[in-house]
Amino acid sequence: MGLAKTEMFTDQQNEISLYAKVFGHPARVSILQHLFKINSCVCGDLVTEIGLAQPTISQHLKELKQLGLIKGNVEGTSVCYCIHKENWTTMKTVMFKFLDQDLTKQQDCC
Amino acid sequence: MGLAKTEMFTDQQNEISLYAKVFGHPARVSILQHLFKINSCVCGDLVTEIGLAQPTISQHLKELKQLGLIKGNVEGTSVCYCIHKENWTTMKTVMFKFLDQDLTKQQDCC
DNA sequence: TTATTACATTGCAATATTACGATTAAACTT
DNA sequence: AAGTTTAATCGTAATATTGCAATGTAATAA
Repeated sequence: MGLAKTEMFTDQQNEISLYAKVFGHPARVSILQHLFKINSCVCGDLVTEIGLAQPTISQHLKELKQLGLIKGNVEGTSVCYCIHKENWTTMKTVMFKFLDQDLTKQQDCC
Repeated sequence: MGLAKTEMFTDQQNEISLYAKVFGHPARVSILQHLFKINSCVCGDLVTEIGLAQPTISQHLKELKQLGLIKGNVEGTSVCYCIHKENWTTMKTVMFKFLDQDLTKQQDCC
C-alpha cells in the first residue's frame, strides 16, 4: 500500500518519523549541510552546488520549509534560504531524546 | 524517478540519509522504542504490540537488522530481537554530528 | 514595454515503499 | 510421523517519492 497508518502510533513516534523522513534523502542532507557551512543565507547557488535540476532542488527546499527546518526570504528575483534556528533546536530535542536512550540498561541477550 | 543518485553525494551524506530513512517510518520507531523499553529481547510479541500484520513487522525488522541497529537470535521456533548496542552507538555518533552543528554562528538574515 | 533572471509549479515517467494474504521453512510437540 | 507454532519469504496491489522538462510567475533590467 505504501501508506503509514499514523493513527496507530503515538504523536511522538509520528513526529520522529516525519523529521527522519526529511533527512532520509542525501540531497536534503546536502542542502542543510551547505546552509550550515556558509553560516548565512544561500541565494540561489544550491542548484550548481548540488548538481540536481532546479525543479528538483526547489522541491527538496519546499519539504524542508514545510517541516520548518529552513526559512526562505524573497530578495528581488532570488530567494535566500537559511536554517530556522528555533525549529532546528526543537527538532534536535525530539531526535536526541529518541536516539540517546539509555543503552547501559540493555541486556545483551542475543 | 524515485532513485537517489548516491554517487553525487558524499559517503557521509549517504550514511546519514540511510540511517534517517530507517527511522522515517513510525512502525520502525515504535519497534525500536519497544526494544529499549523492555531492556531485553523481544520474542515475538511485536506483532500484537504494534498492530500490523506479521509479514509487515517481519519486513520492518529486516530493514532494521540490515542496517545493523538490531540483532536477532533464533530461540526454538521464535526469534529474539534486541538493540545492537555497538552499532547503535556508531549510528548515534554519525547522527549527532549532523544534528548538533553549531547554530550560534548562523546569521539570522531571513 | 519587452526581455531577462530566478525560482515555483505542473505533469508525468520511473522507481521505491508499505501492507498483507498466501505460502514456505524450521523447530518443537504429541 | 503428523500436527503445531513462529517467523521469513513471495507475490501483488496501493501509494509515495524522486527527477526533470515544460511552463508559469514575479521582480528586475534594458
